[in-house]
Amino acid sequence: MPQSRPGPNLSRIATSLGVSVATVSNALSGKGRVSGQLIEKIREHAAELGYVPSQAGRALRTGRSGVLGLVLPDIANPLFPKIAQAIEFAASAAGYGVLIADSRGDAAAQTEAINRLVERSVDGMIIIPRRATRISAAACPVAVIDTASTPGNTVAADHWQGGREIADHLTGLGHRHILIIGNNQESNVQNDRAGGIRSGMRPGMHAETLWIDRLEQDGGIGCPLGVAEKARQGFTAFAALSDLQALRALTELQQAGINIPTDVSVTGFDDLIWSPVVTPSLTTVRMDMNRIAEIAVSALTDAIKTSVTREGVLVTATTDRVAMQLIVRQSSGPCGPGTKNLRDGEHVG
Amino acid sequence: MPQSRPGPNLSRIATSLGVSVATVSNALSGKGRVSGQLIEKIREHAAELGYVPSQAGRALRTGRSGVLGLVLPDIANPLFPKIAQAIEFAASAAGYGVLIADSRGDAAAQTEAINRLVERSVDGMIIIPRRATRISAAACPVAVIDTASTPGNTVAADHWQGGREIADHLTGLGHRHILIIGNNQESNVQNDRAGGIRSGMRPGMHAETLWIDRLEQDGGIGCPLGVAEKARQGFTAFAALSDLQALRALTELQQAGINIPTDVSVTGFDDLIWSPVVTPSLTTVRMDMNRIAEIAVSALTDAIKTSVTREGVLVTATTDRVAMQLIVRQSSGPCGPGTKNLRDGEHVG
DNA sequence: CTGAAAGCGCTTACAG
DNA sequence: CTGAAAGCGCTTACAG
Repeated sequence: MPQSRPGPNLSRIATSLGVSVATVSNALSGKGRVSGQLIEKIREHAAELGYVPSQAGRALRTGRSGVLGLVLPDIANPLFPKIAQAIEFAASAAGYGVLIADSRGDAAAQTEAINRLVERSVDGMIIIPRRATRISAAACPVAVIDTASTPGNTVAADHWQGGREIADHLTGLGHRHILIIGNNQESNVQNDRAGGIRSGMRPGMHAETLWIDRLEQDGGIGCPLGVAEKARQGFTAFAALSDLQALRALTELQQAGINIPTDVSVTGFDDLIWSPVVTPSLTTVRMDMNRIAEIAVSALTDAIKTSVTREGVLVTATTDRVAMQLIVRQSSGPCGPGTKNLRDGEHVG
Repeated sequence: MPQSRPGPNLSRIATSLGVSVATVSNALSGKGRVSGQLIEKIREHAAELGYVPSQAGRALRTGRSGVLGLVLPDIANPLFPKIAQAIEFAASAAGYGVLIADSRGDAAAQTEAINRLVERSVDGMIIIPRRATRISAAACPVAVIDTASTPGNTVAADHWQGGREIADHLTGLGHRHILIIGNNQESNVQNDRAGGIRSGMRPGMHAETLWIDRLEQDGGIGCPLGVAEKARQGFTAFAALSDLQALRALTELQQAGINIPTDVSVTGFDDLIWSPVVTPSLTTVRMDMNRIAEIAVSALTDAIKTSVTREGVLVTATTDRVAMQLIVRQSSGPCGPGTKNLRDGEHVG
């Protein structure tokens, strides 16, 4: 015998009220034509009984689970909390639940994570891909959050423009020698950000990029970045492509006795949780995650409503770019003498 | 007419093979008594067709959704990525999906988040409560992850013992004046950690606790902690109750020109993502999130299997305490002269 | 070893 | 305006 649920169901409400289940269903959903009085009575009774509709029954009947999948390359990503929170909020507001799947890095695991979600018959998926992974259309609509440069992308912060904000800010402060610090040379996001910074530079300025992933191949994970040495070479601004790298640079400079922002400036990206509370607090660029999540979710729900067939649709008609916002804090200031003359006369550029 | 799914179902496999759906079901699940040959044939054909079982159908029939809910007080918590990752992994291994719900702080929102999960008929819930929120038994088994001091707790890291590890480490290095830094005086976790630190102190030692939440009531969010001043008063060790506070103290000390670990030591808790890569890298205490998640999930799945009625069961028989592990990095070292004599002769204690 | 049948809870054409 | 009925896909006692 099938397992019945603990709570009341439509049938119980119906018999207890002497009406049919169809009428109860119609009254609760407000779809069918039921008299106002009866609607009132049924809803009241349902509330009294603490009726909770069965998603399973509804899902089986309608072919929709009311659940969205969220696939992340690596939940341990420090930006993840904000992403998950924003998406859960947007999905929840749209009446959807959010099922998470961590693809733990490699592409095979990502495919497996997607399959797990398909098995749980999610109505749609939001994927934040690792690097330039191509998403093969799954058995449901898919929204991709990465960068405008990623093929098949749905919505993203305008990382390029974010980079320009940083460049404008630093050039405005008089900096001419900028060290860009990234940690993943394959990342579309980081490349867009770096490109934005470079595009905002004026003639006579000089920028160099330090890729930590390459550095660590030789020096090992967590090896020094050598930013103090770079400061002595004449770099006065350190523009990290994420707050995590900014923090790394900032503490390394401080440990070397270099003052921020008096001697050099440091900036980051993402406004991660610690950024406002470190000393000096970090100048950074924030993306409006709530807006991004909202766009991704509504793109998905639109596609779900439209696609009767529930085929794999990559929701990619318009790649929305959401503006990033510069947040100036204490870690960036006017370009002073730098630390070049602390040691020697050589100059970059 | 009910909406049919895109993919093949049991019935299609059955007719295409000229057998009954019951036999197909039995063959795939391995439950019924089906001949070896037929099992082989059916499974092969199912794989060929790319058959994916419908969770909705199964859920409706069995009364189980195969989904666990994860309720967090605040997804923005920096520890959340590790928690979510560990739970997703453990749940996934046990054949369950994970539905997230952010309760965004207040108690009402937490109740609402729990209700959302109940509506989606999760089979069980893992709740990480905010402060000492009491969890009222929901419509399904519940596992609570907080501290052993929390009533109804299921599993937790042994925060008290973690505090002792820190105390032993610091006293072993010769520190006698310890400033404990927390950010939430109501938190069971932080109080256990602080209690552990104090319990590990030897006679003649002195500890004081700085609660940032109280400090910020007057000074505003992100106000200075005044740790440099504390260092001048004679404190040589700063034991933060979370790596976030440790980072805050560390950068503030560095900015004031105090060297770590030469002048003073700094320690944290949780081994958050930045801890290994800041300079100096942070001595901290790590909890085995994978083990905690595993215990929580298996407690839940056991309860689910047992409780035929799916009533609200608080899974609390045994409060497991998972040991925390000290990770010594560069931010802690032998107690030197401190910075007391940098300025004046007054002494704490 | 295999199959016919019931039923989980819901929604939606359709008949009255 | 209201109800009877079908059927989404599955599993599980039961009969053969």
